[in-house]
Amino acid sequence: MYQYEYPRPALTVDIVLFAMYQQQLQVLLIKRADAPFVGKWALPGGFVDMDETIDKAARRELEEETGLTKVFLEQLYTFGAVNRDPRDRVVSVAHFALINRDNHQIKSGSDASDAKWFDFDKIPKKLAFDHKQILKVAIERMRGKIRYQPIGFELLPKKFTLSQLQSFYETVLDRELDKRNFRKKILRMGLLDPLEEREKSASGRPAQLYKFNRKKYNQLQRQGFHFEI
Amino acid sequence: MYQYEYPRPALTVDIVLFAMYQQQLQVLLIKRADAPFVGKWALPGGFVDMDETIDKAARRELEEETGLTKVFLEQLYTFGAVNRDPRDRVVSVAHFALINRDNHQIKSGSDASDAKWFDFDKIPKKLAFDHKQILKVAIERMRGKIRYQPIGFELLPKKFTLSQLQSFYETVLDRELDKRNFRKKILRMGLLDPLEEREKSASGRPAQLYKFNRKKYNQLQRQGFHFEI
DNA sequence: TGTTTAAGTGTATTTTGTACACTAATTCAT
DNA sequence: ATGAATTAGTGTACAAAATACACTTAAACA
Repeated sequence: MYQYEYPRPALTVDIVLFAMYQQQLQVLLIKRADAPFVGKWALPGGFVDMDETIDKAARRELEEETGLTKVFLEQLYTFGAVNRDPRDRVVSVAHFALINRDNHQIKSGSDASDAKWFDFDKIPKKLAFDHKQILKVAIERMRGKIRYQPIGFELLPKKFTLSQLQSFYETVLDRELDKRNFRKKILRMGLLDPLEEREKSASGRPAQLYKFNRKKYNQLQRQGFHFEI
Repeated sequence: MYQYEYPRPALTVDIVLFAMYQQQLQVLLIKRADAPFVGKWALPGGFVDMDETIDKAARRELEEETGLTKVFLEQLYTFGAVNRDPRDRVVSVAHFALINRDNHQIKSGSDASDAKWFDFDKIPKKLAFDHKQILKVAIERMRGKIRYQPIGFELLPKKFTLSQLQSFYETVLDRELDKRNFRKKILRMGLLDPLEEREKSASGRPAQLYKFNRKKYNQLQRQGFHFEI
């Protein structure tokens, strides 16, 4: 038992883990094994330990529940509504994470009875806690961020085609982009290196593969360059 | 005394309160009356109560320490380094607040032995806790936000001149802008209503006063308009 | 070999960004 | 009353970027 002079909220982290799969933006949810909200879908997350930073807690929980390490992860927002957890006052630092499903395989962990990818537009109407609201903030952040930060490359395979990249922007922004103008704009920045390889496609002309040149991006950024789509 | 099965960090809020005064970006700091860091300058802030949201806590603390209400306030980042408070594990949700000093008068409150405005570039080298780091994140957010959100109007008087507005952008972005191009761009948006009045100036030609048309901004924003400087 | 599929390419027009220097309205000192 | 000092206010030419738009190319497969 731990005693304090004043009452304290419990502190947790939650993670909105996005992936791009088959032209769909997806989110990983976990079926709750315990009360409250048993059987409901929820974001991966858990309690912050006393000897770890918040970032560490988020990474640890993500690893425990999915096996994933080394993902792109940043703070989203801290949710502190008084009754967001029916048992107790719980404040949660929500996070925003990105992976590509081709490089990372999910292993269902011990805490979770089940982990499953949902297409963003097919997420169950009711989620545990205020997780629906957290998802809303996450997608807003995503839409805002995508325009001026090169986060798409976290979600795509290392080697990708311009069509895949365009499709990512179209999916997240939820509108169509002109193919020629998109290519002109993205290639003009000089951040994509064409590879020797071409895609082995099921049908149609094989596409040129590119990779994102992060070194060059970091360098340009130091010189005041602003990525923008 | 309050007992919990697992240990919990204490939860606080801190507020970076910005103002624009005499062409200078300023921040309000409070001289600490109690340990730890007695006598050091610190951000206003304090503990989150069990029956209030985080936003409420930030507003309450700001009011207690400065008398200010109805300020522009939003979450900045949650700081959770393990040893950021030497006494105990304390996690702090930092906030970002904007006022204009002409409309709001500071009253030094009970918690604080002293509250003082500092020019942003003349802040003491050492502040209490990790508040220097919080300020660094705050100014970065400010520089990022200013470009695509009309936050300058929170810091300027309700009636302002285009020179004042330009000066604000120049101060925060720390570079000079072309007067004619700046005016063209900002007026083209149609968000500034010219007033009948002119400024009574100490010297030089009196300037046209404008006010920000928030109603129109909200309306345009719903139609997908993006403010950008 | 021709049908299907997706990749890849250029140009003209409009819009926006940028660089740049003088005139206008007021105060203040003499 | 006059001119010196101070700040506000204005337009245009050129460059760069955004936008709209349709056909050709390379492969797979029947």
